[in-house]
Amino acid sequence: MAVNTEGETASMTEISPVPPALQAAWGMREKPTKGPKPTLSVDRIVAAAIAVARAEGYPAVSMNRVAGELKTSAMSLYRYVASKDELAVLMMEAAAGEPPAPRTAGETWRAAVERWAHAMFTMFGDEPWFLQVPIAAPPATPRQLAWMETGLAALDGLPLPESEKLSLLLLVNGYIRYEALLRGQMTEAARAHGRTVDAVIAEFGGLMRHLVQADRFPLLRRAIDAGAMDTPGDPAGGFTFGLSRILDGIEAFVRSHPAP
Amino acid sequence: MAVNTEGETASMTEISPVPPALQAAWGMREKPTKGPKPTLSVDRIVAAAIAVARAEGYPAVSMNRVAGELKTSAMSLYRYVASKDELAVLMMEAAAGEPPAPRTAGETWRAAVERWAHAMFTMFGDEPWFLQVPIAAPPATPRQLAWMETGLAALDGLPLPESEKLSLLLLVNGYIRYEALLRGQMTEAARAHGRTVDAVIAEFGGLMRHLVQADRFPLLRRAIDAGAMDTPGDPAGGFTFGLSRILDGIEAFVRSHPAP
DNA sequence: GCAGTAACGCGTATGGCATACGCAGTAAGT
DNA sequence: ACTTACTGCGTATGCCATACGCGTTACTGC
Repeated sequence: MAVNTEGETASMTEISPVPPALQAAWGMREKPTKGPKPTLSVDRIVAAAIAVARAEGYPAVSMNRVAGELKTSAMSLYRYVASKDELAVLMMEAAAGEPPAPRTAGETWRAAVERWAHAMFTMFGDEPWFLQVPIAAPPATPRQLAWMETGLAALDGLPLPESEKLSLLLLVNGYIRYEALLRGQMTEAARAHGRTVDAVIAEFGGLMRHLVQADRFPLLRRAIDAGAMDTPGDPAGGFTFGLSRILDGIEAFVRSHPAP
Repeated sequence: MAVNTEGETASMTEISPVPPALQAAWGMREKPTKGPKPTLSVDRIVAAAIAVARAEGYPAVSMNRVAGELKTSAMSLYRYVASKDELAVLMMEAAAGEPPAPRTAGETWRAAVERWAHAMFTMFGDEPWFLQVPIAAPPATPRQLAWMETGLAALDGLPLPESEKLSLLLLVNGYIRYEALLRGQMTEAARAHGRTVDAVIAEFGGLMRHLVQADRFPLLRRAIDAGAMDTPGDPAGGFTFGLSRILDGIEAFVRSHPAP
């Protein structure tokens, strides 16, 4: 749960343009020495909030709810956390796992990116509330950057400009998030209605079969009749398929570049 | 603003498993004949809500706000719209433009998909509030399906299973949404702080330069120093780059398939 | 050891939100 | 003319994030 590794605060506590929530995530908050002993701690609050999110989804996380979980009042939390948005950032930072091991010597870039992507996809699967958090800005937290760094390591040595590597990584990242989002919506719907995920998927398939009339959407109808909506329980099958296409695309791009 | 083309209601008003919001979007609501004349209409409400969203973003759209815009009370709206979620679906359905023209005879599938993708990206750029709407389920509205149908048309004739074409389209779709989302966040931040988009991008670049220390994130640092954060005003440049990678990937996949 | 002060817990209050409920009035069908 | 279905909409409920202020506590400089 402890996110910061200490030590980077020293050179950074200048007059910085770092937004408050990010300051908290980077451990840039000076701890007070005076005053009464705090009975709570940021970590305990964040842990409680994560527990609620895991059990009931992010919408269930309210200051009142989290406070209740800690047997205190909502306003007490504000002594530790500046706002709910800040809490959300800290939650994500704490719940995001470490990135996977960086690329090893004998590993191809493609295998490394694949590993990286699957690790991220699994993380989103483990913490489905992640993608329910409304984000207003690209959060530059330590863990986020660590994931990006590991991703860059997977592409290290390729004869590409560094900025393009970052673009490629963002491309993969976007795909992962979107795919995980769709999957999370299904999971959420299943929980909300007390059905299984398979049942929800089947239901959606039925809905599509019902709405997609051949005269108005002939090609869609054909795809559905060909079984596009019957994915019997393959959990990550669609994900791997799409990922392979993207990696193919990157491979083609790399090949088209002259080695320096 | 009028979404439905009439005529499909007949065979569909059976005991259907169609969710309420979708029923509204598909025009499956029977209009009452008795009672006083309505002073409002769904279309007027949706139009007012869209106007608010366009001017101040989706979070500004509240039942009270929309009602105020129409000089009536919040509860009046519920005579026309079952819930705010339903209103959101109707807003998106009304504001989503028609999909681009389907693939013409001489056009390659790649050019057609590119056209389709750019049209969708432009649409998200024109209606940035779209991506601020929290969606809980994949909405199967007429316009959504129409876009998908046009997308399938772009891939028509390729020697692939129909279900795989749909997967590929979803892949492109996800990329477009994610890229538009990032762009929309920047635009939103710019409006919120009264700065220009370029200023916000520059600010974010400065933040990254500040946070990304070479000892902890050497590769990221290298990418930043190589200019990854200085994209001086190229609005859709990054989008086109990523899209080309995905299309490369699809092309490789198509080539690897035996023609039947 | 004592004053000053900063941080503590937290009650209360504000303003916003979606929406359930019910009532009084209106218009069409009988 | 009378029933019935629908209208607009006031009022109320129960959430939400959070601003403010008060009494209390414990560290710091004298």
